[in-house]
Amino acid sequence: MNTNNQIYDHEKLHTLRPLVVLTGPTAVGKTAISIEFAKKVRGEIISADSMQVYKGMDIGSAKIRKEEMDGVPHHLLDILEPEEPFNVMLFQRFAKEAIEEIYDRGHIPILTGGTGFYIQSVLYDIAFTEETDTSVRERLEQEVREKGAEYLHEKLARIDRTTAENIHANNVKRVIRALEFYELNGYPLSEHNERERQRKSPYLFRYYVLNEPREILYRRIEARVDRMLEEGLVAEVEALKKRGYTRDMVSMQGLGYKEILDYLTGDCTLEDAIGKIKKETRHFAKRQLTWFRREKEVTWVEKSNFQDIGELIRFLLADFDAYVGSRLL
RNA sequence: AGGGGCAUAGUUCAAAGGUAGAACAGUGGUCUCCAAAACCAUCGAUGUGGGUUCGAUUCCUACUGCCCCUG
Repeated sequence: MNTNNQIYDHEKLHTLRPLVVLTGPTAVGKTAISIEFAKKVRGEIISADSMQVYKGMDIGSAKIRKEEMDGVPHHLLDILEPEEPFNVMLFQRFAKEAIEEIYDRGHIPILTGGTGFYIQSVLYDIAFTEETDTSVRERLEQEVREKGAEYLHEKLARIDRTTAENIHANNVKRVIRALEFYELNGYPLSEHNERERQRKSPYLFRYYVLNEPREILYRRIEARVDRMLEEGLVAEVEALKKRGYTRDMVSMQGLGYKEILDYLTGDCTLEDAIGKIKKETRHFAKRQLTWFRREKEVTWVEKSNFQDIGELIRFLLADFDAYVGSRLL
């Protein structure tokens, strides 16, 4: 039985603002669990994923297929062309819109996906300053090329000592962002960050992090990469390449895409590319876990503590009911 | 079986008669508009037994294992 046709009280939803976050490292099995869970709690899924927003990038981003959705509405999939840029601020804007619509429909939003930064931006409603001027960044990028990373870092230290101490000089991307922030907003980034860090979430949320033993996760990652190849990852990337998409686009920096692109350009063998995808996906999963460990207020869900998916879902439902569901009735 | 070669970190490779370096992997971490990105830190090794020597992982030797050639 699909419970999605039932709804909660709109008023209550807009006041209590329930929100479920279902995340975990790549390949841990978020998708299947999110569907089962969503069906049970009358949920709609918002994808918190920086690559699945792009059309034509299905295999490499492990995007859920229509037939797998089982009637559960999904948001933020296939909303952009690969040449369009995407970032946290845009994600936050789209996700917030989706959340309000979901409340209007009497349903519960479920944020599912592996991009911890994106989840944080919505969960704590981080304020991003409106910046449209890209010339500053371009100028700074030119400056690093000419004068080097140390120079920029020292420049940052002069205007924002705290941020400079926090960012290693080699991390050019961040140093530039901090300088850009100062120039565009007139006050140091550290001040802004300090303020935003105090934020309390506007949501009544439960933040579940799915996990499993590292060895198992790594094996699943490698098996999944092999499956992507079988499903036609190379052809998918080839099609994108034919349409003129290149490495400097945000979309083409996705795992699996940049490596296959290198292969198609003749920069490496297919075997090398595959090995690299596996390796970098493992690294990625590790970074994701580091992020979630640091995130407060999360509930870790170890898959190996459960007999099967069914038992895991029952645990999630009981937990959700105790903290959220009971208050919606 | 005979001859030769090689045994150094999980892997690939350095170095050296005075207590071994690196890359990659592994592990930990940073992150407030490129985050599937960018960046930082760190664990870890001389196959085994003798001998020479003040001192060996390095030289000699036996063993073990691997590789090549011959049969």
